[in-house]
Parts: sequence; structure tokens; C-alpha cells
Amino acid sequence: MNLRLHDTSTRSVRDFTPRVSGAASLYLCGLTVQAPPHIGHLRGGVNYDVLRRWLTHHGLDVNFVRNVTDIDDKLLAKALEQDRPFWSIAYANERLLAADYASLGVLEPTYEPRATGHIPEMLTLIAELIEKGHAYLASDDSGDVYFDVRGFPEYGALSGQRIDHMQAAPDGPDRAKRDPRDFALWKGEKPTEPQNAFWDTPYGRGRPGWHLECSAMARRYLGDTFDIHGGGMDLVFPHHENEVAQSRAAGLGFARYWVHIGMLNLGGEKMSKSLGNVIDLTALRKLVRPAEVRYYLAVPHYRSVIDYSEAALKESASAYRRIEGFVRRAAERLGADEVHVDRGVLCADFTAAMDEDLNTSAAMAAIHEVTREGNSAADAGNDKAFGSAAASVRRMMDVFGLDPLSPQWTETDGGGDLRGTLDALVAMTLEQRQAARARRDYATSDVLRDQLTAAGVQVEDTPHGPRWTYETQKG
RNA sequence: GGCGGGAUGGCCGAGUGGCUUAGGCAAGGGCCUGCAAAGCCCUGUACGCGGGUUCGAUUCCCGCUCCCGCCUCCA
Repeated sequence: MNLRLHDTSTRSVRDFTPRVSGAASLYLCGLTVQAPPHIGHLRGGVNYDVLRRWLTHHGLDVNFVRNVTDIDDKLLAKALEQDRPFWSIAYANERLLAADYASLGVLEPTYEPRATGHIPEMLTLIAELIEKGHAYLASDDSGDVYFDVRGFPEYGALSGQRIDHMQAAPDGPDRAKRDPRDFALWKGEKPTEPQNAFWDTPYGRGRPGWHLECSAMARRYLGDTFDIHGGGMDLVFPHHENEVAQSRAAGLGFARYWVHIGMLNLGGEKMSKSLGNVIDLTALRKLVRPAEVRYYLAVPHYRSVIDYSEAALKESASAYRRIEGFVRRAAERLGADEVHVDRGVLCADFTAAMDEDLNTSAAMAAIHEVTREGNSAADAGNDKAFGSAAASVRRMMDVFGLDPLSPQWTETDGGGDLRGTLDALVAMTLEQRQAARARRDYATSDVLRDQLTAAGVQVEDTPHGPRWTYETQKG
């Protein structure tokens, strides 16, 4: 295992050594399902999916937990606004998220727990924190339970914050906190919130604070100490700072590495629900195919900011199609077995790049190099080199979740069960064109080709006869 | 006010104290082709500004400008 990863808690790239040899445990802060996902959310899912695949490639048995926050302030506010149960809004958005992940080829996590399903685990944690003197009941009978940040010296270490330099939380003065920075583990019931959002507890009826769920669920599914915890860069403070404070104050080891994903900006600003500058996957699918969206999201380094632009997205699509075309031609020419993904080998540059904090840009450069070499081999009639290059490209693309011949992508190319019919019609037309070419009737030949092009069928003449691709396929 | 990240050739995007200084997209030229398409070959010398360290800096240090994120819900 030569993998190195950037760890937010040390702000440095460190050798990654799993806690348990042969296995890796990951926790990803998933979404607060108060609204449909946008592509910024999806980026995190894709980036973590690549990490997960790379760990798997290293032979690790990956236990990957990605939670869903299905109760929070905004969700409850929306429930009142829309006069429907908060959980129905949460569930609807959770389904949308799952569909988006599926269309981008994001593998299912090992488990996807919901916050509301883990109230007992949260209450246990609260009791432990109160017992150890790290949490206290609000003095105003609100039923709130707070974490005492002043009583935990490590507070602020993850994000590099010092309590005294922080801006005071605006809700400080009017709530019974000992320090304005203290955060809620549990929130007492309020008459102004949906009454179906509360649970009975030893502290009265109430609902969970945001941060507590992750500490409780990570503990339940990954144990007291686990390897990697992550999420978007915007979660470092306060969310992750508060999580680590709760867990460590309770005596748990918690995360050994913190891997945070850069933001996706639109128009120079973070894409966010509250700013309203969001673009969803449905919009992107009108421009490019899902695999191309994935390529766009997966190639820049995971910690760098992506400033979304349609032009850049389309460039990514062109780059992906170059690789896709190469692999498809190889499979058509040499047969699927010759270019089977399992026969592919990762080139050294690729592996070195991925091992160095997942340098996906450099890794993709290596794939393009092999693609070029493979194309040259094809031009030279060297089928052996052509085939092995294609298999390697497939294997490396598979690490990105982007093997162009994977059923994930080929089964969504369109055509459906009429594909065979379509192919037969195209072949018939091309036979006529070949006949015209044979008698040097290029006018007729070109008309036939133009008509096919107009119908969305691209024709290429190769030394082995014509090949064609459909517009939805672009290979 | 505090913490963190960033400014790279027409565009996207890695990276590095000097080595032919990624890769892609676009562009121009060439090869191939009846013409195309696809592919291949060639071309393009970039690192925000001002200092400093150094034989040598885009890469290290200092200062500056601008941009982004967090400190409140946020992937």
C-alpha cells in the first residue's frame, strides 16, 4: 500500500495505513435531503466513489458508510410551508439523489443510514457526554442539550480555529448556553415546529442536533475508530469540528484521516441551495451524456475548486469520446475478449499518480498517452499492441468508474430493442453507398452519407470497411 | 477580525528549483482518404504583480493585488 492522502487535520499528505490490515472503513457525510441534489453534491459522491474504487483496487475490503440527514431545521421549515410531513420531503429527495448517483455510476455504499433511525444511539452518546461533564442541559427548561466547547481543549484543532477568535454564533444570547460557541446535541421541542418531529427522551421531548447523528452512526457501523471521514470542504467547520469533539470527548478515537472535497462553483460562487445558483444533473444531461458528466467531475483534483462552465463540460465530453472511440474501435476490430477489462494492466504512471493523493488529472493524462499509443499501433496494423492498449485503457478507466464498454454506459446509449433493426437499416444504406463508391459515383455516395449524418448516424471509412456510430453514442 | 485555498499558454487542467518543463480541448500545417470522418505527425514556450534567496525560480521566502471557501444552514 503506497497510497498517500491529504489529511485535513494535519494539512499535509500522509501515508495511508488502514487501521485493520486488508480493510478500510469510510464515512462520508451525505446530504441533508431538504431539496433535490445539484451537481456540487454529486461531485462529492463521484470523488468518493473514485477513492473507494482505488482502495478496492489495492485489495482492501471497503466498508463505506454514507449517511442521509433526514431531519434538520430547513426540512422542518419546509414541512410547515408545504403542509406535509418532513419525512415525505426527505424521502422524495433521497430517492432523487439515489437516481442521480445511479445514473453517474456511483457504486452503492455498504450502508446508508438515516439520522432518524438512530435516535437511541444518539441518546446513548448524549448520556455519556453528560456523564463525563462535556455536555449539559440548558438552564432555561428549553430541553436543549449543549456540548461544552470550553471544557474540551482540543476544540478547534481540526479546522485550525481558536475559540476566542471566532465570530459568536448569532443564536447565543437568547439561548441558555454557557458559551455562545456551544452547540446543540439535542434540541427541545418547540410549538412552532412540526409535532411529528419529536422523540421522548430523559430530557423531555425533542429532536437531534445536526452534528450528533454522524458521531452516533459512524460509531454504530464503523466502530469507535475508523479510517477515513469526509465530506465537502464546507463541512470542516463547524460540522466536522463538532463531530470530532463529541466523539473524542466521549472517549472514542473517531476518524484517523479527514478527506475533504473542494467546492463546485457557479459564476465564481459556491453552488448552493441558499444562494439559488444551482444546476442539476437533468440540466447537464441535455448537454452531454452521464459518463461525460462523470468525467468532468472526476478528472480535476478532488481538492481543487471546479468553476462550472458549459464550455468546460463539453470539452470534457470531447476528451472522453476520444477514449471511448478508441476502446470501441478496438472491441469492434479485435473482439470483446481481446480487449477485456480483466486483461488490462495499469501503467506505472497511472498508479503512481493515483497513489499520490489521488492525482486524477495526472492519471487521466496517462490514460490519454496509452490511448495515443494504441491508436498508433492500430494505424500500423499492430493488433497485439492495439488490443493490449485498449484493455489497459479500459482497466484504468474502470478505476474512474468510466470504462466506456461497461454496461453502466452502453446500456443507456439509446436505441433499446430497436438497435438491431436500426443497424440493419444503416448497413443496407451503406451497402448502397459502397456500391456507388465502387462505380465511382461519388455524388450518390455522398448524398447517402449526408442523409445518414442528418439522421444522426456518423460514418467513417476504415481499411476494414465502413463503421458507424449513433449521435447518442458518439464513439 | 480569525482560519484555509487559489491566480499556469486561446480555453480546461496537472506539476516541478535546472531535465524534450503533463494531458485534454480548440487552432494552424502535414500524412491518410475519391472527398470526408476517425487516427497519426508537427507547430504554439505559459506560470497575477513587486522584491529577495540562489549559479539558476513558475516552483522557496517576504510584501502586494485580486478571487474563492469557512467562522450561521450548507457537499
